[in-house]
Amino acid sequence: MKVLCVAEKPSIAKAITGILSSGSSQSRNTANKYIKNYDFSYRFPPPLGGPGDADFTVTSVLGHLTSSDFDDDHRKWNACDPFDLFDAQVQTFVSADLKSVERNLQQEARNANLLMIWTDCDREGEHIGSEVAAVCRRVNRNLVVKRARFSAIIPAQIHQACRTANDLDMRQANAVEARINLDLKIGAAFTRLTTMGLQHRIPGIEEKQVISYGPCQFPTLGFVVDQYNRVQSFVPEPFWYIYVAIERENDVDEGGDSQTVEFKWRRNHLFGFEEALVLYELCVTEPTAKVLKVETKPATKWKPLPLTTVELQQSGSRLLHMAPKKVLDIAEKLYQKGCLSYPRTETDQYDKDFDFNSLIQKQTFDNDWGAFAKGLLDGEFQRPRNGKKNDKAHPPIHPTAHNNALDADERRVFELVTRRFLASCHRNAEGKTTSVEIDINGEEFSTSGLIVTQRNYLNVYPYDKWNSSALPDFDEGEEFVPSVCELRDGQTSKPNLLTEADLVGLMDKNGIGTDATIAEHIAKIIDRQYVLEKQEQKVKYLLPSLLGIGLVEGFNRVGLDRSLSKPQLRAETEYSMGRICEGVLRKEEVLETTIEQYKEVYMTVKREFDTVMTIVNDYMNGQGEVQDALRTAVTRGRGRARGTTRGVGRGGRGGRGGGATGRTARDDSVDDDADDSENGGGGAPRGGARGRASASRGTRAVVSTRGRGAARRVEAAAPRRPRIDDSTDNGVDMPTCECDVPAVQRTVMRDDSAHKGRTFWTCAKPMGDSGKCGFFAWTDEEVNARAGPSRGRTSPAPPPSKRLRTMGPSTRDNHDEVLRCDCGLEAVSRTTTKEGPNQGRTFWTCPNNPKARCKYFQWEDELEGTADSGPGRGSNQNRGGSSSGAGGGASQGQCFNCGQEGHWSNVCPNGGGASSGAGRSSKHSYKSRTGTKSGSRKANTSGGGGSSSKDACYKCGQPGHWASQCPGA
DNA sequence: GCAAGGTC
Repeated sequence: MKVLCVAEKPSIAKAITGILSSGSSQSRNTANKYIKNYDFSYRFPPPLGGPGDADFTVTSVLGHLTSSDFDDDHRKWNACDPFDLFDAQVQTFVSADLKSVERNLQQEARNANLLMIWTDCDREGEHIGSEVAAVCRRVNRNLVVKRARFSAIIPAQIHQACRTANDLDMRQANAVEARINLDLKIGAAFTRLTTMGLQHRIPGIEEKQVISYGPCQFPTLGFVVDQYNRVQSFVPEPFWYIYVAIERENDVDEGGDSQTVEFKWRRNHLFGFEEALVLYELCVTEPTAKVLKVETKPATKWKPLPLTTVELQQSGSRLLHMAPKKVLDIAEKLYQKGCLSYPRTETDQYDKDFDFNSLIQKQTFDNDWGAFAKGLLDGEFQRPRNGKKNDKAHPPIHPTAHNNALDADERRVFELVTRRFLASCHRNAEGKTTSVEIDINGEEFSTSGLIVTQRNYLNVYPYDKWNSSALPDFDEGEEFVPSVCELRDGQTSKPNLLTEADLVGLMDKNGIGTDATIAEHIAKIIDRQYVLEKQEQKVKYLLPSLLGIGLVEGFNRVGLDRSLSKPQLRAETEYSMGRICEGVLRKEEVLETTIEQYKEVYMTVKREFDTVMTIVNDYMNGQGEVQDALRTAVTRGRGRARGTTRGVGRGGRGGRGGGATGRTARDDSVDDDADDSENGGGGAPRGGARGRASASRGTRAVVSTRGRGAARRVEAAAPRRPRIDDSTDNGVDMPTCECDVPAVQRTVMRDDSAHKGRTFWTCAKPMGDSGKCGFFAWTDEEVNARAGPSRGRTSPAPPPSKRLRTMGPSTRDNHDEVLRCDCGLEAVSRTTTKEGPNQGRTFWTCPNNPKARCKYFQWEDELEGTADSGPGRGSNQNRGGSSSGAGGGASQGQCFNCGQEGHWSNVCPNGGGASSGAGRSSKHSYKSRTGTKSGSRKANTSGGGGSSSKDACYKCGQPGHWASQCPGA
């Protein structure tokens, strides 16, 4: 019996040979310099094999064997209208450089009885297997084809895969065929349209510069632009909070050193200065703190989850400072050397009968983690946690061998994977937290300390930090006077631009690209000059170029904001591929439906191309605030906090509605001298600091309470240095607030205020006006414009923009262990006070004031633990529609027609309606496609005014025929 | 001169 085994790549052919032949095989060269054929005998039992040894030949291909391209009538750029590409024939052929591979396969297959496919066990591998089978069957019609399924190049698995080989999954292969066809048609049609439409017409676009469109690269660009807009539109919000601290002797330290214990205000912070001041006054009026509660509870830091490809790329990028692509390339090499399991996996749970012991055993020889591995074998082992994903093809990434002959980078990646594997096989770290709650005249504060009792997995996993910070003793009922009680101010801080690791996570979450190609798409949009890399210290941020932002904005402007630069369309394609794999849809159905959707999008772009071009040109060559901000960001960093936002959203030259809108909310009667407001700079002084670090600048009012009876000392009463306006009103010096508007006088009305009846100056804008500044000064105290450090005037604050739902991390950040809300801000914890089942329960929410607050919400007790596996992943329950049902990696969960969750556009119950552009595809429901083409379409009478009927030809606009048969073409 | 997905 002669068996021909074909692997996806030469290295796997060699590795499989090594295992099956036990090291004794003969190799033959082939016409392809990379490929060798290996011959050996193998004891191959029934049912697949026979009684004696079989003659095995193992060879390989080099990835996909065939290529696809248009026929001669459509291949050249000028051969046809790009629209015709949608209906063009796509030819599949073996390219010239792979002819030698094809010949070798056919030569070996001629005399074989059985062809065994050993390609990687994923969808693409299944397709490559089908290519190999087709080529071999052409020369040997009787050839039996079997598929060996394996996840790691280790003897047990390889022998098992060989003996239990089954059939190729042609559904998976068909799904890939559909993907290849769609990517080619859509990519080529839009790339030709935009390139030929913009070249030679826009200064700044080079002669041969390709303006490509790809269903993966454009949504990737969209993420970068979205985040840039979010950063630009961020408006810092000033807030105030009461800071309480006490110097106390640390009992743990026998030397009697004292430590400063800082208490956090239960209210966290307030956005209204007056309210904060009133509460602060209460505290300093009666500064004795009473200890309400001292509670010690067990605390757990969760060990890491089993490792997926995306996690590997992200943690490699964050912990090893390597580009995601490099991390994956190295993991691939390690896989080929037999050191790691297959590095492309979505699975973060191990099979029940996974053999941990022998794998851990292999690591016991290592100098750094060998002892830890030994400990696991000696009884410390605990099964890894289960994540929520399982691609059913591969286990999580884990070490399969130990190898001392690795270069430096290989060793670092191997170490990360191995330490993570060993850590996941140990126990969670355990500790005790002690929380102390105090009350100062009705205001509550708290602090907490931690003692780590068992480091457990942390002993092998230095990437996680969890250190003790013990508290001195406090007793319930005890009273003391805080050493410091201050009213401090801060402001919400700007989110960051995306890092490569962030972008990898977003793409993964939205089903853009595969584990293996995500990093390449990022490189592609940089190569196309849509995105620039901006290095800041150790971190590399991604910044859209004027071209990139212009393209996205151009497409958005013509009504395609829900399609071309957004992930929905791709997610639907991915979803459809999954349906093919499940056998629910046929390849032809998916092709037809998807092509129809993209044809509509194409026609919209073409019809509105002048608009797209104008916008791209405006961005690239205009002289507005938006352009300045981007150019500044390129040269200097991440732009300024000033309100250029709205201009970005509207895209235009300054003065065309862009930059001017930031101040439209201002009082018309106010003299506008804001354009010179460079003195002091908007939100400048926060730098990169986040959260509380940035919140603790500038003490406004300080009351020293050291010791009982200490005199109250108010150093500065006003939250901001008011500016005395030269123009006086009725002879009274009238301060000007932060908005450069004469302040108004108000009176404290609250009954519980120590200041009831006292008057103060404040911003003239009504309460609740989002542009209202935080200016405050008592009228009976001197307003001293020179006292204290000048903060200058800030530029008029534009109204806080609508806080877009962030696609970024909204869970506990692996790095600094903070929760971030949908605005990208550090979330704050609050406790439910409302009576009911949740009373007393703590939750995390957006720190912004109620008007600007996003919808982020997370119960504290539903967090998975303090060591979740990274942003955007894990346990957060607050995101709808991203977990179940979508399948196939498409996790966006929103219909691109109506934007609602829970269904896809092909079954959208909301029809096309008035939604523009791409939002009309829902009528091409799969279910309705049982009849003829025309029978499956319905007339649309409710669509956009003036546009052609849905029954009309795309090309000439006439009803009665389809574009593919258009007589006017 | 287009895409995305394999691999070299």
